[in-house]
Amino acid sequence: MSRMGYSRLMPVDREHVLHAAADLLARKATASMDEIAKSAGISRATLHRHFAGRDALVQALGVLGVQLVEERLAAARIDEGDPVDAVRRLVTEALPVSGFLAFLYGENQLFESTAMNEGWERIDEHVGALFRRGQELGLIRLDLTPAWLTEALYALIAASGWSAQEGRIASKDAGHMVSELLLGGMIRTVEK
Amino acid sequence: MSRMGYSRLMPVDREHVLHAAADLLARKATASMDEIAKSAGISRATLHRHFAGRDALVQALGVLGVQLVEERLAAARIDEGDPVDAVRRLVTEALPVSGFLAFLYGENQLFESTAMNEGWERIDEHVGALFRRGQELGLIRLDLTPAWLTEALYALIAASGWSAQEGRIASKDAGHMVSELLLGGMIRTVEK
DNA sequence: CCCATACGAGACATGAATGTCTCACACGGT
DNA sequence: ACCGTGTGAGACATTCATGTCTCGTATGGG
Repeated sequence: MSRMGYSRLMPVDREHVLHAAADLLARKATASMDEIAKSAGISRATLHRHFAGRDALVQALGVLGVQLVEERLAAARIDEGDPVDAVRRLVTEALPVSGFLAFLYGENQLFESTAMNEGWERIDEHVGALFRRGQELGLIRLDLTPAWLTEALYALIAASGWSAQEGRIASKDAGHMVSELLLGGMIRTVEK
Repeated sequence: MSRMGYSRLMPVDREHVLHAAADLLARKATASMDEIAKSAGISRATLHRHFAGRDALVQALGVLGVQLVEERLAAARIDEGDPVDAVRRLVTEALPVSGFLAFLYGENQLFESTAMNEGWERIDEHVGALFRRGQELGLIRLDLTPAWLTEALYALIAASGWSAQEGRIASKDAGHMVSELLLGGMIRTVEK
């Protein structure tokens, strides 16, 4: 069967390339195909063999990004249990895909693709519902809207990814930095 | 004196154009010169009359951005008084230039210009010192590093700018959303 | 050991953005 | 009313990323 040899090696490469591309494009949207290829450790020709063109690459990036984030979202089970713990789980789950999240967050105004926006809005809605639930339970401040908390979550995760990449914070501390700041703020309190 | 007529009108236009360019490029780094010109309400020819090319435009954007942010930083007098109040003042002052801040923050890895990085590091150091001072006074948590708090501040201000631009939060609430989340976090507390 | 498959390197054409130019016009001051 | 200055519109040439191609090579399975 000629199909087998083809389906065995392609997926791993594809995902690795897209991961590298997301990390690069999140912080340098003007990167050329050549730079993207180099960042993934492959040649430009091979990059074109896997993705018809830049548009196709960005499209695949968006699709995989939405898929990965939704997987992490599901794994974090944010609808269950204490919302505060749920936020911690969500941050922990989302950190490994911070590159994709930063890309989706920063470049989503670039998408007129309805399929992409649907996925992103589904994620938005899911995360926003967590904060709304926390507010209804009296655990989260009411003066900060769910929409804003959602945006802040994305922004902080993206920021932590960049900071870790540049060595400004330790990678192992990233989760703590994001969730603690988001949850408790920076003011020192007595009960902590 | 032929110089007078030239120095009277140029500065206002320049700043207005750069402001529009910052707002646009912060969320769409791939914008063409034509799009930038249109967003500033001028023609591409005029844009080229003021800035030799795209590089020169970006350079001027960086210089003005650093200058504006340093002005706001000075106006906020963050070295004086209660660090917590200083953070509030800083956020209030910085919000009007959130477009520039988002541009500088998001695209600073794009700069190899030493002059630019010097200015940006000066800002970084100044803001970081505020958080360090707050920690020494026992007002700010010690498990969140000044470098991270600085990054988080930029990220949240940028996020608030985009959110306001897209109508996800009200512009008048932006300052409150940023400073309250940054300072106190999202968890509802008894003393608030 | 051989063959298939994917890859890297590089040449090449294409197209879009860029940068430069000219010309006509609107406006503001004299 | 006139003239100077700055502008918009548009016609170019040029540069550069992009997309497609070929060829030589390495690797891995049969």
